[in-house]
Amino acid sequence: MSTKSKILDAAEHLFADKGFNGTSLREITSLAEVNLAAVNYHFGSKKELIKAVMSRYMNELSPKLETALNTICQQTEQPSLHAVFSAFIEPLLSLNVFKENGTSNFLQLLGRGYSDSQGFLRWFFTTQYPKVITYFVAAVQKAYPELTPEDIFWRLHFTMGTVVFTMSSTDALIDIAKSDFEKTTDIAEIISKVIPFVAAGVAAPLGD
Amino acid sequence: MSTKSKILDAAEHLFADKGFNGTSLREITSLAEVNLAAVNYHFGSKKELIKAVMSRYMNELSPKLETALNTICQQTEQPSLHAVFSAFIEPLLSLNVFKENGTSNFLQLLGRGYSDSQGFLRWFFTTQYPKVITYFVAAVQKAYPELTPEDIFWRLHFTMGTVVFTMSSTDALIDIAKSDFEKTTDIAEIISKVIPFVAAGVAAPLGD
DNA sequence: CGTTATTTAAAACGCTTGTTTAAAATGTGT
DNA sequence: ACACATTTTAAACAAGCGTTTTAAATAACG
Repeated sequence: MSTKSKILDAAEHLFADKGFNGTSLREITSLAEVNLAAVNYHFGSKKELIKAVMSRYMNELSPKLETALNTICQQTEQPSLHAVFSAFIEPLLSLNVFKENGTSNFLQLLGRGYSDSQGFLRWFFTTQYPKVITYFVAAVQKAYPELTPEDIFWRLHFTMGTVVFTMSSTDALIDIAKSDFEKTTDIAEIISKVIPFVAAGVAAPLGD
Repeated sequence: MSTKSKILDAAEHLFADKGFNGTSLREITSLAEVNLAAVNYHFGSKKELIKAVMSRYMNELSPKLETALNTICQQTEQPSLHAVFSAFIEPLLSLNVFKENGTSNFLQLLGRGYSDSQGFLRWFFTTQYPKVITYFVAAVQKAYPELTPEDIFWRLHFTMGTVVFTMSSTDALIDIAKSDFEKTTDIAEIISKVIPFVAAGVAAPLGD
């Protein structure tokens, strides 16, 4: 396994766990069992390493999301919002094939990215992967045409918040659920609980 | 204005803006125009300062929330979920009277608290202010008795995520909405958009 | 006024951070 | 086997961090 991959794997794990600011290069290189200077040699800087970790997932994910969402937009009959959000399930869960714990790692990283680092990851996504957002908005628009673009904007941000926050604290939540309800939960089950929630939220009747 | 208050105000502002980990004591004391050592003299440590900043708000907020939620639980007729969530509005907005930008600052701090600092603030809230949570769960239970405690647990965490995430990026969102829809927004308006969303989410029909 | 307690001040502490340097090791192609 | 490019290594760098120390300034009180 290459040094580059070892660094990426270690960084991904630690970033998801303790955030970007909260993880030092020494922790990463120590876990990866490579020399400290290897990060700067292979990636240039810590910031570029963060981008690389996210890109590895996004490059895997974005084409799948784009086709799934595009399929919904192309079909003739009107989709349900539940169907729109469900379009995310398969691509997200496929990250577990791509990499062990891929789904939860990626979603946790996503959560970190939005609260750490002063919105630089927001810039990263909207500029590097704009299609996913465009298609997503189009799919929601088609499922619920009465929603104005402004309503969609807000409700998709609420959705983002729900998912990202939930996923960034997945481990803690699973632990609590286990001790409080004596019931083990996994990421797929959480997703199956989140989707009805956000679908109903986005589908909420419009006020005045 | 006392040194202690100057520190609290500066810390609050910077913490909300850049997170707890992302803000240094030197930034705080520099903005507050006090000596660096004053933080450790008056508060003991940075961690205690964080607690003090949060406590200032929670001590103002929690009694109001408790009475508002308790009122709902006491009344005879069944409340709507919308009413339950609306119980938060007045207490939250009253923070703006208590302090300039109090509402948005507090909610942003809340968002930071959950992603920064490895869950120590989660401990802080659940142990220091457990009544708010208890009453909240009871009110939701009363509004939607079919929900199992486990469902409530998950949906309230989703709700938390929606609110906390949205509020921690309020400023950015307001800017985007302004440039995209040529429409100025304030915190009260965002709250009025969030509540139907989360109310509908919590009210979502139960799956199988 | 003088004495004691409280608060502020500047400086340094030890430690960690991301990054750079320069030499050693390894790999590659002829 | 030689020469060159790539990669790894250990060491040091400057800068920033939270905290502590010691002395000066201010406040409080008999």
